[in-house]
Amino acid sequence: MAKAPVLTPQSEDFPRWYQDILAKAELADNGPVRGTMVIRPYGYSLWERMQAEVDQRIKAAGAENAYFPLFIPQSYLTREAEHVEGFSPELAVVTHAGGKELEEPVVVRPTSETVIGEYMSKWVQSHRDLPLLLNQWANVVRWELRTRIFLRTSEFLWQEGHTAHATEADASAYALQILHDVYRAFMVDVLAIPVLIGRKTRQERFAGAINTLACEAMMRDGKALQMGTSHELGQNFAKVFDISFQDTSGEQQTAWTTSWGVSTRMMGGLIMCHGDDTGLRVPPRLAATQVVVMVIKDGDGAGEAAARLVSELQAAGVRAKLDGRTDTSFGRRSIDWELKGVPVRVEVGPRDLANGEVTIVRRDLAEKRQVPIAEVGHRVEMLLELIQSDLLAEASERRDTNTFDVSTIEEAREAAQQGFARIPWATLGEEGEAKLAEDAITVRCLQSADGQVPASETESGVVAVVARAY
RNA sequence: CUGGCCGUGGCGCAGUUUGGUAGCGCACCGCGUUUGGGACGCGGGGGUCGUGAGUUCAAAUCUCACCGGCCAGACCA
Repeated sequence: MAKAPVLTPQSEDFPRWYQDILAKAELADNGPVRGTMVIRPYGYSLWERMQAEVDQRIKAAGAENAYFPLFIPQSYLTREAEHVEGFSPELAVVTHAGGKELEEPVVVRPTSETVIGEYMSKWVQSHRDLPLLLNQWANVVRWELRTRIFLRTSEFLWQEGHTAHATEADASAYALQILHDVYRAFMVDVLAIPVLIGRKTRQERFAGAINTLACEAMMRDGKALQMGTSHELGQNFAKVFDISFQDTSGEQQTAWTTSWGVSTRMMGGLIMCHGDDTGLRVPPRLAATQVVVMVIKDGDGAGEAAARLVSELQAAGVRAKLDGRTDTSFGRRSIDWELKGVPVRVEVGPRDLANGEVTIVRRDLAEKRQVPIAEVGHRVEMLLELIQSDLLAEASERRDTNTFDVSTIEEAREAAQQGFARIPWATLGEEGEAKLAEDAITVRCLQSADGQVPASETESGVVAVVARAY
């Protein structure tokens, strides 16, 4: 009795699978305006967990949250030449408001370097005011041609950090610190997504930056997704917004700034890195609901036993939830929780209950096990840890087996059809990069021989990781 | 913007070739029986057929324009 699959299988049509899961796991819908999205409560609960975890790490890195306006005077954007050039094609500009045409149009922020630069300039007078470490959680708008929910939408949610430093070395070190201690740590430890870190080529650099660092992940279809970026802005913005200070010897100096961000795109990464043909698989540390305790059927004491388990788990600090919707069939509810990717299910029914047991199910492996009721708390906690590390291990292995060391551009092109190709940057170069671009293959990042972020692209042993990307 | 496919109840589709006034599955509502992997029976509700114009006695169906979606290309978190 083979039922129709719940989702279009990944192997059959990956983009379709992605669309299916967005709808069936109740993650998000398209918004009424082209390219916008509505994030549904379950999807938003995952985003809120991401925010909480990232926010905590940002604060640990010393930055403080603030909020800057959605509207930016158009003139601000035009001050930094590369910045305008990079962003002007995707700006949403307000020309009319209050029933009148505005004297100066305002743009809806595509990113906030400019407004924040203007205020940093006011706030920074002395070397004692540095470093100035700011962050904001906000929405931004970039009018995109081809959009996909979470991966590229005209409006998205993100966190953007903006800092000013007294020296280039300090700014550079901070941009790297954010990449390591905030982004990579969060992605690996919480999202269970193994990410490569590296620097971007000139071609891929942020508009107005002197250096862009990034975290890159491999999705289940072998394509790359940029999960986060951290930019060294040099003195480009500090000069045009006059962020300057008096140093210890009384000299006037120009500051060095950075900016860095992660967005709701990480939701797409989560889905495409861990999701399988039965739905999402949420790593336990991220999961808004880690355990669902299901009452199989009413009237046999299961309801009471399940409620008791939920409170015990909650008391132990587990994010547990009761599913007592016994007016819906058990099979239907199981499938719903699998779609949503809740890591562990505890099934409470008369058969097991008669033996003082319940059934525990791992979402990631679809593995069921009978466990004495008294051991549930302990077993669940162990399982959550195990699932977290297994998801990371599985994703790492998939990435590694789909990463190929190559020595020619032709081989790189070939390998990128399946996954990542690693090719010496000295071999590829900007000409090779342009050549690969004809086949929609891009340099995701440059790494030093040991997998770290190279100090410069000319450093010896630098490897370009190339792939098709979202 | 370029090329291909496609817009019909919430979702997925048939109906379009050969114009005749809209149907199926799932979902939804009610009642009952069910509940250890998408339950079943009976009874219901819901659609300006993407939008506009045109041809016609008559348009989901034919013509034109526009809008939107998906996939593949140029840009980006």
